[in-house]
Formats: sequence, C-alpha cells, structure tokens
Amino acid sequence: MAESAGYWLFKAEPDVYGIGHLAQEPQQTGRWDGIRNYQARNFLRDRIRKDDQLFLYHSQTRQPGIAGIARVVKAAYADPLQFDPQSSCFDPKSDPANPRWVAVDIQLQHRFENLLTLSWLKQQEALEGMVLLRQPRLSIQPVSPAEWQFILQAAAS
DNA sequence: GCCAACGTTGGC
DNA sequence: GCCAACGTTGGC
Repeated sequence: MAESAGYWLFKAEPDVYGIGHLAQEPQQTGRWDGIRNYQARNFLRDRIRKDDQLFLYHSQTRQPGIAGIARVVKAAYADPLQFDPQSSCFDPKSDPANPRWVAVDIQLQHRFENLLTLSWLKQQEALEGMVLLRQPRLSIQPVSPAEWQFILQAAAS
C-alpha cells in the first residue's frame, strides 16, 4: 500500500533562521539543523520522508504564527553541527559512527501573504487538538491531514 | 529508578 | 524580563 506524504510543523525563530532566510537560499532550499530534543529528533529521523510537507512556524517573536509552507527535499542525515567544536550545537558525546542528531533539507514552497497568528489558531475549534496548542514547546511536530487542509484553506482566503 | 536541581522554551 | 511548563542531569 502506498503511503501518502506526511504533514508537519517546524518551529523557527525568525531572528535566527526564519522563512525570510530560507527565501534567500539558492533554490530556496536550506538545511534544518540544530535540533537537540529527542522527541523532535525521533520525528526527523524515523518518520519524516522526502516530499513530506510542513508549516513553517515563527516562535520567539512579537507575532508568533505560521508563516508559510515548505517541502522536505532530503530525508534525515547526520547533522554536521554536532561534530563542529565551534558550533553552539556541538555535541562531544555524539559518536560519528552512530550520530545522535540529524538534519533534513527543506525547500520553501509558499510564503503566506498574512501570517496565521497563534492567537487566531487558538480560536479555531477545528484546531483544538493541534499538537502546537497542546505541547507548545515541541519544535518538530506532526499535523493531521484535517488540520493541514483547514489551515491551507484559511491561508488562501 | 527516583527525584531534586538546573537548563531551555516560548508566550506574554 | 517574567514565569510556567517541560526536558535533562546526576547523586543516591
């Protein structure tokens, strides 16, 4: 049986690396690295596939919310930052033969004209079950097909 | 395996 | 900057 592409939400701090930075990259494609939380890592490593789609969510900013859509163009591979002693994401305990942390590459697909704000998302009955609202600190999280469709429709209108 | 101490996230 | 929620660490 063919498995349909998955839907996800990735959090970004727009001051550090947000949708604006991704838009500047060649082919609007960038590496999603620096994930250092096991639950998020497990989604990245074990569940996220090439061609899955994701919402880019801006956190740690004056107006948090969903800024646009991207697509996974390369599935999980070892995050190079974990082996770079200069990096704030350096992990001396990660074994190169069995890397602890992974990255994926994503390509920007669409930047919403208007941010779908967190306060708006919270008001939608259809989104009551969203992981974003139930587990606010998880940086990589699944989105249900119904939630995905609902948000896409709202962004288009 | 428990749990206290500490660190991080992220909305406000 | 504050603080609640949650994750990680390390002694025992």
